[in-house]
Formats: sequence, structure tokens, C-alpha cells
Amino acid sequence: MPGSPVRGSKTGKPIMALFDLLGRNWSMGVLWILCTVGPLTFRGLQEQCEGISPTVLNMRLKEMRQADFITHTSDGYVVTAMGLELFAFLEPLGYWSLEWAEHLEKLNKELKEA
Amino acid sequence: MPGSPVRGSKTGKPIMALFDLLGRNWSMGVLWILCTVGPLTFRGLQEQCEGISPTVLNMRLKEMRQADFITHTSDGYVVTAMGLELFAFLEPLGYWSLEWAEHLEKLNKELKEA
DNA sequence: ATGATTGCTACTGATAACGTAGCAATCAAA
DNA sequence: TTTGATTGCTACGTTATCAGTAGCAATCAT
Repeated sequence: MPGSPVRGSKTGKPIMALFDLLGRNWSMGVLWILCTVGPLTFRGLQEQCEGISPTVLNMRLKEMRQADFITHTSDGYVVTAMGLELFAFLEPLGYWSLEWAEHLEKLNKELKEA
Repeated sequence: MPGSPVRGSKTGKPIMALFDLLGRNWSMGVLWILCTVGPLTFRGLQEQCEGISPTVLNMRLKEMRQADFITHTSDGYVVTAMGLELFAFLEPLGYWSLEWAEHLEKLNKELKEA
């Protein structure tokens, strides 16, 4: 959490705390799926995440609830207003990643020819 | 790399490959520092990253060079055009993370009072 | 009661990261 | 031409995190 030292940051700068949180395995994936697919149960999330282990999923859910990115309702797990704001930054990366993939393909092609 | 299965994604979707890469410890931090501080040597980066272990730093650098986000010149490690494009998405998170930190503080205050 | 679903926890490997030490290469003075 | 400083790493032992399977208590609808 921001303000207190975290894994990967002793300074407690919010941006580093955020990177630390998002930098854990499946953090961004879970947020992405909840935002693009909709509310999901624990087991529903597990399936969408290609069989993520329940241990890790539960840890990520706890962390992201503490960060107020998601919350647990009768519909299952849903993103909060804060989570949606964060997703707004991440969402354009979906399109960009396609260009990045193409760019890498070109690069590797050129390397083979040379 | 996009197109091939990666840790955390069997489908090879570029966005998941990107999340997998950025989701590793210090990936976003290294990119952030190179973009905000400027070209740095291996040891310079180590200091900026609060003493990241050389093993991990070297792994991240290799991965991010393969992803064409950074490259190694006589000035040290520098971001590529692709790396700058990616940073453009990440950079606004710096400001937003401050609001997020404030929001969390408020939330925790309310919890204490209640 | 029975079965299905949900939200987990426990346990055992495997993988990734940390942290210290140190080495070969380059350069620049002494 | 040694000496020292810097740079870009590698090796290695320890610790933390993740993966993968099993299973359990609670809820709900048959």
C-alpha cells in the first residue's frame, strides 16, 4: 500500500506501490477480465484466468480489495469506481499491444534475413 | 513474447504477453526510471532501483531488449521508440496514483472512525 | 437428504527473486 | 605499467512467490 514500504519499494511512493501491486502475477489480468467480461464468481474467474491456482487468485483478490479496485457483492466479484479508473489507463494497451506484436514480427523477420 | 505461450498465458494474446512481461518484478519500474531519469549504466540503474539484485536486473534488461522497449548504447541503457510509446500509457498513472493514495487514506480513516 | 455451487484453505513441489561475492574487460591516470 | 576505478555482468545459497491438486464448510435448490 502507498505510504508504507512494499516489496520492490522502500520509499512508499504511490507509483511504485501501484507498480508493485500490478506487477504481481495475474493482477492486471484479473482486472482486465473483470472489466471486459463482467462480474464473476471466484470459480468463474479461475476459469477465465486459464486455471490460475486458487491460492494466488485469493491473494490477488484480497490485495485488490484492500486497494479498492474490486469488491465482492452478491453478483460475485466486481470492479469498483477506482478499479474502472485504473482500467481506463490499461484499456488502450489492448490495441497498442497488437501493433507491438506486429512490430516485433517485422523485427524478427529482418533479423532472419540479415 | 506475443504469439507464443508465456507464463500466465497459453493463448499468446499480445495483451496477455504484455501483461506477463510488465507483470514481472521491476519491469515497469525500470522503464519508468529510464524514461524519467534518462540513460543509465547497469550500476546506475541498480542504484535507482533501490538495490535490485543484478541477477534480476539483468533478466529484466534482456527481456525488455527482446521486446524492443530498451536498448544498450555507449551512453548506457536507453528506451527505444517502442518503449517511449509504452511509457506514454504508463506516465499518466504517476499523477493518478497520488489521487489513489489519497482516496485510500480517506477510506482507512473512515474505517477507523466507524 | 442429496447434489450442485461457491469461496475458500492446506499441502507439496517448482519457479522466481534476493543478496552477497567476485570476475573479466575497459579506461584513465600515476 | 601497475594501480585504481568503472562497467557489465555471472555464481551461488537463501528466501519468497507461484503452480497444481485435494478437500472442506457454507449456502442453496432440488
